[in-house]
Amino acid sequence: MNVRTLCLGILTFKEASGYEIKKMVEEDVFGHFIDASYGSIYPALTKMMAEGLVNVRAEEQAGKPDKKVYAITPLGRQELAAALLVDPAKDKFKSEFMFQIMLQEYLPKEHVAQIYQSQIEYLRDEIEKIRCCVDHHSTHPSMSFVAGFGEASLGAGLKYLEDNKDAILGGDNRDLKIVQPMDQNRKQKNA
Amino acid sequence: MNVRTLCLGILTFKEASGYEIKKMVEEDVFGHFIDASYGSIYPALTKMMAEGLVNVRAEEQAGKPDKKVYAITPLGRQELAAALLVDPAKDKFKSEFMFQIMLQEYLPKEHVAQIYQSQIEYLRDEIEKIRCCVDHHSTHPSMSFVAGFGEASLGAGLKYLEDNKDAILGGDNRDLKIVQPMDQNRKQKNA
DNA sequence: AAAACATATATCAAATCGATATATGGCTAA
DNA sequence: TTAGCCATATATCGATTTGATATATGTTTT
Repeated sequence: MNVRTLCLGILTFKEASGYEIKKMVEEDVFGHFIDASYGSIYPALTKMMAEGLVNVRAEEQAGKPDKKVYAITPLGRQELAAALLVDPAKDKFKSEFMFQIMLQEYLPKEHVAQIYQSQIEYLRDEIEKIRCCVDHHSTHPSMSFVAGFGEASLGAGLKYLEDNKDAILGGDNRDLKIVQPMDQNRKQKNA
Repeated sequence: MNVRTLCLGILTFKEASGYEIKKMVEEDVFGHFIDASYGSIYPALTKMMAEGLVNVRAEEQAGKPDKKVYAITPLGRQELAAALLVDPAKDKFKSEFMFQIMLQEYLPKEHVAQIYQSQIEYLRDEIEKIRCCVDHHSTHPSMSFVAGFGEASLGAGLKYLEDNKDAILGGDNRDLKIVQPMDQNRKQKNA
């Protein structure tokens, strides 16, 4: 599934500018299972405009740059329906945090503690955001369903991190740290 | 975090060929939070070879093509440690399935039922795979931790799909009844 | 008054993907 | 039996996508 289909799908819910599509993709319910950058959204909209899948309306705004508000056309809906019929790709979950945890022996203890706590707070924020989304979009049942899924998955992940804090950050830590003897006649090689 | 760091991190656990790294990235515990294709892995290994971050050993195999087994060097470990110190990027979860569910009104009912069932089976498979991984790598505690996280998250997602089957596939799609899971995090809000 | 930030569009080098090419051998169904 | 497919293995390349940056303007914060 490419950025074209992504934009068409979003324009199904409401007409929007490229900027607004990007915001929805990173903040709204969408943000939890799709992603795209300006560098792909703007060219996609321009191209789809030329192909008649969307149309534009320039909107003047007081105190802000003009907005190009895009709306999906019947032809666009046709292409969307065709694109959606393709079997969905496997889910993809990327977490640099988990990669770092897996390689924690290469990181200072305090740093691991810091990123662990940040991750917990990040997950709490995300879950809170989803709950706000559900309130806003409670009219659309599919959105509530999707939001519920995100809440369930992230909630379980958060709980796991909270419950297993000690497993990673446990008090007396392992043999990882090499303690150098206090020898005043010798300069320390390692900081 | 780029493919270089990814490869270095994996080579930390055992020396491997590009082909094996790709397999680990899509099948092993790794597969649940990182990803990379041949098109990025092979060039990364070649370049890191030239920079002295890894070294190669050609391995002849009976009945199979020769294997280039890469191993991380002390210099490679140094670069890895530096790269890991950078704050991890936000988690990224992509699910074309969820996108399709959100736009289910554009899809035939039977097709929605089909992809829904496929998703459930896919999640069951993934969870099963993780459990196998844990058995294999039970020696490495960080791996067990990471695998446990994946199991918790995916498990909650699977349960959600199983519990809310009727909400999406039930006789009348317009009357969605979403079963919210018992959520311990929600309680904290009022506490 | 300066700095930072939000809105808004746009571009582009660099990174990455996804598909394909090449080669070898084992397995298996017509 | 042999043609077709699958697994191992490396490599390349066009197309897509990212991530950073440029430009313009107004508001809010320091």
